[in-house]
Amino acid sequence: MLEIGVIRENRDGVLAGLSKKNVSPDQLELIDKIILEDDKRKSTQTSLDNLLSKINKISDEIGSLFKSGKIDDANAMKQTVAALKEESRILESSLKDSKDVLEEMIIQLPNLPHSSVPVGKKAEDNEIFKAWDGPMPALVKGALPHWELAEKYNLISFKDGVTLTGSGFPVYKGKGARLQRALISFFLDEAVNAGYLEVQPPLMVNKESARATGQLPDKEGQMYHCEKDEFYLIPTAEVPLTNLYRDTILQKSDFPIKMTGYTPCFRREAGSYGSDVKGLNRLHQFDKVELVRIEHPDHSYDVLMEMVKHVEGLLQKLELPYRILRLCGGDMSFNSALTFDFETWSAAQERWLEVSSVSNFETFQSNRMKLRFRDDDGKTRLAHTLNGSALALARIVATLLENHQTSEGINIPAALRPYTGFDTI
RNA sequence: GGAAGAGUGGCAGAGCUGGUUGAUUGCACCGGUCUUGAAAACCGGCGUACCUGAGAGGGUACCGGGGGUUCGAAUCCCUCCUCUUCCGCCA
Repeated sequence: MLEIGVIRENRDGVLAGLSKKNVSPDQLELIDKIILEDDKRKSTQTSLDNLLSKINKISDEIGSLFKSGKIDDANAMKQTVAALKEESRILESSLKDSKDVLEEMIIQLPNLPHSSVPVGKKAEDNEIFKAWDGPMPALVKGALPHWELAEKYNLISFKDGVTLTGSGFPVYKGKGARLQRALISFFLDEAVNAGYLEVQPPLMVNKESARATGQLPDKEGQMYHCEKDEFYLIPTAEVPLTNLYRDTILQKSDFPIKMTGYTPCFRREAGSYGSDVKGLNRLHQFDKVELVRIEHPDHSYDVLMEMVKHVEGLLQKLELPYRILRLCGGDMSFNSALTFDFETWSAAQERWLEVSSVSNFETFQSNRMKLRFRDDDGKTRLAHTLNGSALALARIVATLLENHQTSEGINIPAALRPYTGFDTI
């Protein structure tokens, strides 16, 4: 959520930023409406405070009158307060209305893009931040896409998943299951070695958590919802990990905060279809190791690059061809100020698959969740939050199987062998 | 799931027969005096958010969340959440 102070003080800058994110003209018009409503909110607050102050004073006087036995005088003053009280009720409800209207408007605005974000509307407009300059995998004749490899080597059963639950819930078996476990352990170990605290959070969160990281109300339809208990299945570990610091005031010495967590992720993926959802490309449940950072605003962009390096290291160790994109304004998520996407080349599918997204949210999430730190001057300021996948399993498994297939079988990258316990599938 | 008790400032812990209580006190923390330095002792400071003001400052709200009673509530009532103990059930 954008800060109201920023909107007020830097109206033109906010408009320019939103334009870069290609928001609709309706949303641009919101800016002036927001400023107007906030003016109203302020003046209502002032009137209400003055009135309440008056009521408080009279109430004190009534107290003293009762004590000194002047019951009649006290009762007379009660009449005065009753009238003021009625007035304050009106102001109170007007103030609440203003706040609700403001919140509803502001929450519709996406985060402002960082100055380095390229102008553009679609995925084609993304900037190739780092292209792949190594050799592309030379696939054997008759190379198969991962869903056929999964069947051929009996690694994954999509059919069994349909029996148990539905499409998008694969069942991993034998070496397929072991590969999952190996990747999770490998990613977690890499993160822990890089100084991240391993966290195992709940897989369901309450409404407040989902709202704080920005999933609600924006992605309501994308989350599985347990209505009876008002819980949401997490779409990413970002939600519980970041919410660990909801409504917190940190000391500067608490930085850096580095957390990692493995969780299954649940996404309804309403509206997806076609080749996008084939095999492991898009699932309702998949495993992911996530990195979350909470940082001082002065350092968050250095941290972002550090995270990019970390993810890059993982892909190198898995011996996968990859490229890094800097997302353009139109392709970025609602919450992000700057996002780097990682894609690996799926030779058998002849397409790039997104396997990681690393973002700086600046104060967009921390403003919602009141995540602050005490700065040198003693004042509280909003911290910056960042996160990135390191990595998402399903698509990594897909490219791993496809790119490392040979006529004899599928080779396991050396870095992973201690975890799998086997060299080939 | 049933019964009882409890949720107060960073922590501990008063207040809870309604009225200078944003809240006693202790610890922690910050500044100062003292000291070669530290400790101890003493003095002072020490919540968050919003409104207002150039600033100094002034005001409002907040004692788990929400609502109610009252001129006035941390204190009374309702409701939800959480914790503790006992009973029941169970991986």
